Amino acid sequence: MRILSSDLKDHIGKTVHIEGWLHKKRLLGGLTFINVRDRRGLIQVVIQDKDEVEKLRGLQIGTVLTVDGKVVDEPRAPGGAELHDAKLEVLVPVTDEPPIEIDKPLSHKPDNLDTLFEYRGLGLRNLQEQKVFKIRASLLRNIREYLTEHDFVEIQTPKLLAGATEGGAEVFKLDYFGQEATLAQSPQLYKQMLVGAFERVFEIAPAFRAEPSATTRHMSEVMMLDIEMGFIRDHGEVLDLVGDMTISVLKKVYKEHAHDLKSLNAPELVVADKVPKIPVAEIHELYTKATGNDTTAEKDLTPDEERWICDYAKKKFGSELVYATDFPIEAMKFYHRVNPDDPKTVLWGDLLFRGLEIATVPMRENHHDQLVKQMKQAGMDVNHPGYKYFLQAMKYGLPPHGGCGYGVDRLVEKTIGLGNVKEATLFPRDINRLAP
RNA sequence: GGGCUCGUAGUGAAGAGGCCUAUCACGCCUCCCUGUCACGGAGGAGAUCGCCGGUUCGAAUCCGGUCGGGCCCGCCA
Repeated sequence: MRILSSDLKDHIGKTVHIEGWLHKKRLLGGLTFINVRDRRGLIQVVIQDKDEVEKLRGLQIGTVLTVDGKVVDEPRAPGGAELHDAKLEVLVPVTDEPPIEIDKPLSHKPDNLDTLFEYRGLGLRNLQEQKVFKIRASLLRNIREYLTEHDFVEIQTPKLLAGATEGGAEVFKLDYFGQEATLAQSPQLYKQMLVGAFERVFEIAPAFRAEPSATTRHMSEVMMLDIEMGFIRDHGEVLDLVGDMTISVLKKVYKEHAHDLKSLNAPELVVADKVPKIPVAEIHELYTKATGNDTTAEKDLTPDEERWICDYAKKKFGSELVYATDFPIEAMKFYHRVNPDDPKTVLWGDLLFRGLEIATVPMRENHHDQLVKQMKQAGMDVNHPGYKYFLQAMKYGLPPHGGCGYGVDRLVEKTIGLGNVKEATLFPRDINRLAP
């Protein structure tokens, strides 16, 4: 039976069987140390028998092997135990020298990101690199748990669509049996339809954007967390749900992965009980006053303002999370809800974390006739198959609702303190990269 | 789409007109080494300096083009 690296200490004195990859060799003459990597970590094996050492001659790191040996309590060994009297069996010999050093993390310097992704499959064999994606998995698991506890149903909606969904981002077009189809840039209209059935839904799925953006925060395929909840009285309820969820998930992940986050040089987490909310107009004023760059005429926040307001919120409110709220009506999308108390603004907040927008959290217009009016004002065809079924759901009763589009990759990036959203993605897609 | 930058062994870097027959580290190969864990020591292989053209007595180095990256802005969320 195979024993995993993490369980080695439970078998001291016994002969066990391990399986994994050759991760590191250190030949000291009559004594050889090798590290074998499995899914949990590393096991040190000590080999004295010359015939056993010879089995590894000419074989490179990455060779798949099994080792039978006696577990010895050894304070000098990493992890406090190691294997002696080893008998090796090579399952998959690797003779070609790997193009990168598995035991050494690849550079994450911007200039070297191309190499990082060129050898992604191999680079992920590095234990340090793996931590990024274990933390990502943990963030997602905690998000799912939080939303499930709050009575949300996880849904999956189609990514092949008959038309544009939001009318915002550029869409990828493709041939669908002779008909033109698009790749979903968001599950927006579907999740709203499903509020009519489940009240509370969420989806974690890719979204595709054909924008020619070449920045550290954009990709053409992104992982979106979409949440939508019905029967909310005011915008603050959605803002708080998404904000509270983020605080709770970050706290748990920072606790669970304290050691890994530290080794990745992640910043200390600074969050308050609630995410502070600041209206966009006020941010423009504060920023203009502080920097002298006049942004008061901007409809959205500039990237520099996003960074600035996050610093401000951290100092003033002790929170690395902050909401920019009350976006001006010039920036609104057709399905947004205009603020009834201030028709110049939209019930829409953006969640910012460590200088970057990670989620957009608006209320939706849920009255059929008003929505049709907004669509016609935007010059949209209400009979288009991409909108017809959405309007159908709206016509037969959707409660007041709101939700968010939340960038999972950006959350992972900022949680760890990486410099580029692509570093938080296993196989990123951008304007230059379609493989691996 | 606009601007700015960078391409040197497998990987990461140095060299910025002649000192380059291109330097260093890691990796790789051979040998030595019984407690390594960034093992150590001795030796070795590996680069027509992204590509094309130009300037010059002379180009990795300067100029133009081209291809491939990166960063910022815009677009976008």
